[in-house]
Amino acid sequence: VKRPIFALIDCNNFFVSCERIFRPDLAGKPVVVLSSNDGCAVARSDEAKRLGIPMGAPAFKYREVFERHEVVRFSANFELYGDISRRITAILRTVTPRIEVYSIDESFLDLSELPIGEYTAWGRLVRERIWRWTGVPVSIGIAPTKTLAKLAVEHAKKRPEIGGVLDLTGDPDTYLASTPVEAVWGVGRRLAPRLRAARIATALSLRDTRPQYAQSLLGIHGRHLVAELAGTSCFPLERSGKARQSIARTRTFGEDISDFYTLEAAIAGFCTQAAYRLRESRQRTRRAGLFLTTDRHKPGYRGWKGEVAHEVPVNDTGAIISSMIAKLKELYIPGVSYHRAGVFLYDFVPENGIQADLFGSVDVAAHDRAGARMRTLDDINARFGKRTLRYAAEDLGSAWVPRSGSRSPRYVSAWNELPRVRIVG
DNA sequence: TCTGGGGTCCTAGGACCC
DNA sequence: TCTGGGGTCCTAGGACCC
Repeated sequence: VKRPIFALIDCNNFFVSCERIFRPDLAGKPVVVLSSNDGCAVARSDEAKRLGIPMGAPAFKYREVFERHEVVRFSANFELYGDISRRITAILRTVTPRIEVYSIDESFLDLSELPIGEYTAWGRLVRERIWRWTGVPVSIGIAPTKTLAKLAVEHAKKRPEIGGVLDLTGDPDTYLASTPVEAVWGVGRRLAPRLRAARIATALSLRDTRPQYAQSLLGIHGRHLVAELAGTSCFPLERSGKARQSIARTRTFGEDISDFYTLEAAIAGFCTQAAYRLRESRQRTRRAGLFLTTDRHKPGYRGWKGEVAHEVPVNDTGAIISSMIAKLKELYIPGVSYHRAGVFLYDFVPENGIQADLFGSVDVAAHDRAGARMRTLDDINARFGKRTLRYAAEDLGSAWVPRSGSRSPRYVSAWNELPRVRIVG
C-alpha cells in the first residue's frame, strides 16, 4: 500500500481576507469580523490578534480596544465568504479530484498519486495561484497524515520565515517538540489538562506515548492521535458529497421576544431554511425538533424543547413548518422573554424510493404534489432570489431578525451590490 | 444594553431481549 | 424468595472541530 500524502490548504484569517479583497485599503490595519448580532469576534486579522483580541471575544467587552486602535469591524457576510470559498475549491479541483472540503476555509488534498517532485515548491505554486486568482492568502501543510498536515499548517501560518508552505513528509521531530499538546488537532480544553497531568506536554511526547496508555487517557481517539502523529494515517480522505446526518437552524434574536406570532415567524423561517438544505442534500427527515431558551446570561435561565416524529419521511417545507408550529403552541408560555430558538432535523433517509409505512397508507398523489410544489418553489427562489416565494407564517413578525449593522455588500452574489469601477482618463 | 452558529463522533448507562 | 450472563439498541451528554 502506498503511503498517503495529504496537503491541507488553509485560508489565513479567512473572513477578514474575504473582506479585504474588495477593501485593499484595509491591508495592514486591524480588522475583525463579528458573529450574528455583532456579538463576538469570529475572525481577526494578524494586526487584531496582536492587539490581544482572542477568538470569540465578546464585542461589548472589547469596545474600548476597538475604539482606541481603530479596529475595523464587519458583520459576518456568509454569502460573500461562501462564494469566495467555492472559487478556491474550484482552483484546487483543477489540481486533483482527490479533495475533501473540510470547512469553509480548509481543504485536504490527497497527493499520493500525483507526480510531484518537491512538495514545498509545488505548494508555493498553488499558494501563488490562489492569491492571484482570488486575493486570499493561504497556508499549506504537507504530511503523511491529516493530524501532521494540520500541525504543519499551523507552523506555516505562525512563522513568516517558513514562507506559507511546510513539508513534514521528512523528519517532523523539531516541529513536534515545539508544539504544545493543546495545539494538536483533536486535543481541546478538556483533554489537554488530562494529558498535562500525565506529564505529556508536547506533540512529541504524545507521539511517544504507548498507544494503550493514550487510549486509557483519551479513549479510542487517543490511540488514533498517537498513530497519526507517528505518521500512520487513521483518518482517510472523506469523499465530498457525503450525506449529512443533521441540519440545524438556530438564532439568538435581535431583541427578546414574548409575542407568539413573532416567535412563529422565526420558527417558520428556520424550518424554511432547514428544509431547503434537506432537499439540497436529497434526503427526507423522520424527526424534527424545536427549542426555545431565555437569555443564558440572565438569572432564571430556562429552556424548552420538543420533538415530532414524521412517520412518513418528509422534506416538504409546509409539512415541517406545520409540525413545528404545532409543537411551538404546546411549549409557548405567554409573558416569557425568549432570547434564542432553533429547529433541528435528523434521522434522514434518501429522498428517492420512499418507504411505504406498514399499512401502505402513503398518499402517493399528495406526495407527488408536495414534491412538485417544492421543486417549483426552489426554482423560483433560485432564479429571483431567496424569499421571493415564501410561507405566510414567515411574515408574522421581524423583531427576531438578528442585527448585522455593518455587513459589507454582497459584492459577488447580488446584482445591486456589485462593486463599481471608475475608469479614469 | 451588549457574549454565534453548525456540525461529527464516542461513551456510558438504561431498556429490553434471550 | 432469590437469582446469571450476554447481547443490541437507543439516548443523553461530553468532547472535539471550524
